[in-house]
Amino acid sequence: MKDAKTDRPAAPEPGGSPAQDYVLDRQVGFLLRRANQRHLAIFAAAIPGLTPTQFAALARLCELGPQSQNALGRATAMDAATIKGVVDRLRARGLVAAARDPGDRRRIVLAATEAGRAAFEAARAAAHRVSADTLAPLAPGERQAFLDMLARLG
Amino acid sequence: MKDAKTDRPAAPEPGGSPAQDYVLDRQVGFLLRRANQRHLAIFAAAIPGLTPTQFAALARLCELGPQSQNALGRATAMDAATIKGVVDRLRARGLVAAARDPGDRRRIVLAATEAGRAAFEAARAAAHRVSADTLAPLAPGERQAFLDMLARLG
DNA sequence: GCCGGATCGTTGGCGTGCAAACGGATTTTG
DNA sequence: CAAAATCCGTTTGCACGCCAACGATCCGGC
Repeated sequence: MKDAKTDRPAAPEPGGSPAQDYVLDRQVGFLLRRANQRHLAIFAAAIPGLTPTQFAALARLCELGPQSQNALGRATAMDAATIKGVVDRLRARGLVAAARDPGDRRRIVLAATEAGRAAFEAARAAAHRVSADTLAPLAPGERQAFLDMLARLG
Repeated sequence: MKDAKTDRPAAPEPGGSPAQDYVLDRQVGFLLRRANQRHLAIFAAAIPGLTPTQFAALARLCELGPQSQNALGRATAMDAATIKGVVDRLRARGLVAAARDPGDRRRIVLAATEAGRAAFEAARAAAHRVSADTLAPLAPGERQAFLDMLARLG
C-alpha cells in the first residue's frame, strides 16, 4: 500500500485523467537538448570548419601533449568508436599526427601538428567568446553558479 | 624542463585573459555535452525501448492532440529531417498513426494510437524519475533555479 | 487568373554518440 | 609459465541532428 502523504503534483492519479502531469518544457533532458542546440549553433557560427568535439579533442591534445587514442577519448568524454571518427577527420586535415607506440604495439600515439596547434591558437579566443555568448542570457552573477551545478550533473 | 606556468605564445592579450587558460572542463559546451550524456544513460536505463526524443514526440502528441509532422517537430525542437526519422520509427511500432490532411494535401496529420497513448502513460512515472535522478546531484533548493537558468539558455 | 514566395514533406550527406562484437597485444594471476 | 582478465583499436548497426536541395502544394498580391 502507498503512503497517502505523497505529493500531488507528480503523483499518479487513480481514477482521473492526469494529462497535464508531464510537461515536456520542464524536463531537464529536454532543456539540456535545447541548450545544447543553441550552443552548437553559436559555436558553428563563430568557428566554422571545426566542430565542438573536434575542437575539444584538439584542445586536449595541445593541453596534455601526446596521448593514445583511447586516452584522448577518455579525456574528452568520447567512447572509443566516437573518438576514432573525430581523430580520423582531424588526421585527414593534417591537424593531428599519429604514430605507433614502440612500447605498446596496440597503441596509436596522437599529437597535434604545427597546423593543428596553430588552428587551436587561432580559434581559442573565439572559443572563449562562444562560451560567453552561450551564457549571455544569464545574469553575470549567475554564471559561475550555473557552471558549478552543471559540472555536478556530468 | 618546461616553462608551463608563464607560457604566453603568439597571443597578444593586453590586460585581458592570459589566453593560455582554455580549460575544457570549464566550458559550457563541454559540460552540457557531459550532462546530456549522463541524462541519456539514466533515461535509457529507466525506459528501455524508447529514446528521449521518441518519448518527447509521443508526449507532445498526447499533450497537444493531432499535429502535422513539421508542427510536431517545432513543438519538440527537431528540424524537419530529424522529426521524420523519429516519426517513422514510432509509426513502424504502431505508436503513432498518420493520415493525409484533406484540407491541405501537403500535410500529414499524426496522432498517438491507443498503443502509443498506453506506452506514454506506462512510461510517464519513470520519466519523472529520470528527471529527478538527473538532478539528484544538486541540493533540493538548487534544482528549480538550475532549471530556470537552463531554460533561459534554450 | 496567375505568379512569386512561403510551407510541407522528402532525400542525401556529414558528423556525433552508443552498444556489441571482434582480433590482437599486454597484464594479472593461479 | 600459461590461462584468464584487461586493454587497445576497429567495425557494424542504429539513432539523432543539421544543412542543402528538391518537387509538390498553398497563399498573397497584382
